[in-house]
Amino acid sequence: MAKNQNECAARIVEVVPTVMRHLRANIRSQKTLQFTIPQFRVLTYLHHHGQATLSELAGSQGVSLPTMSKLVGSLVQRKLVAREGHGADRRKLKLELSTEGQHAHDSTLENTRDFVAAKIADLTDDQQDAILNGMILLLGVFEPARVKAEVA
Amino acid sequence: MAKNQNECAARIVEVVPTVMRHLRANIRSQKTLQFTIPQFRVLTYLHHHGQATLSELAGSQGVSLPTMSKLVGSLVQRKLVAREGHGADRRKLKLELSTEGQHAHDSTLENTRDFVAAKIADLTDDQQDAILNGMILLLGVFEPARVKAEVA
DNA sequence: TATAATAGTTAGCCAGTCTAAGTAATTCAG
DNA sequence: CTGAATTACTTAGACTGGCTAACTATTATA
Repeated sequence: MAKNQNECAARIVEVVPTVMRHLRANIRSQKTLQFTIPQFRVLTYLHHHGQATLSELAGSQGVSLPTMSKLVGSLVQRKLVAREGHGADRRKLKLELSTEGQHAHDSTLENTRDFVAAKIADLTDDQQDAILNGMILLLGVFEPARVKAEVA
Repeated sequence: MAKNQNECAARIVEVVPTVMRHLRANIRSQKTLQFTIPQFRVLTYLHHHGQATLSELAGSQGVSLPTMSKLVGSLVQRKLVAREGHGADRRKLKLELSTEGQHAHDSTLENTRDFVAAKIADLTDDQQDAILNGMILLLGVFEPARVKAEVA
């Protein structure tokens, strides 16, 4: 076993939840439109994929269908997501960002990215590269399909 | 601004929640004793600090007093944490891990660390070092006090 | 000593998560 | 072509975690 494997694993278990709390607090405290992390992740998925069915969303986020159904329901109520049925397969939903949803996503992403960027502003270029590198490696470890999809 | 600052920030926003979901799924699915992430973090804090007051715990986890009160309440009910009053300052609680709590913490930590270690097992030593390095940098960015405390 | 501040709890709200059970649409086996 | 299985989604009900507001009890202070 690699000498740092356990230490690395322990740090991941320690640090990821810590950073997560800071991100959540930031996203929840934004002035204009407020989201939870799961809500924001749904917007992000739709932003990248254009449209999706409910099952697709639930699968992508690793949650159950009922959970995603409720989550999407709240976004539809807020007019951020359009929910249409009656496509070729009438069991399936077609979910898309509304115009407001796109704006909401963009501004929240920008704010959160700025928040994180400000946090890391004092690091050197090398240190930022190191974090970036670590993040990409981690993504590859936990969701290899997403990294491959980008390279393709 | 450093050239990778925004990209780095964007990746953090993307990857941290992703990894988080995997960790949560693992911790919640453990056979012997099941915890949520917040519960496990409380056990971890008590493991490292021996004892704590409620305010101390709430502060350390960045949650409100009522939230921590409920959380600790559930752990006390499960006999994993001992809650005693009536110290010098009778307003304060003394919270400690019970023997069962210590065992539960240790085995959960080990399982989760193993889960992550297995995930990163296929990476090279250098790649693991890179992730480790990134994690420590991130911790320093979001919670500098904890990194300093370790060095001291 | 009366008032402030501090430590925790309780109540009541909401989001996110699950499982179980239900409906509606589609597919497929006979 | 029809009845059974599968698929897509919703509803119901429970639990945790998060908040604020309002409360009690204790300690500190003016």
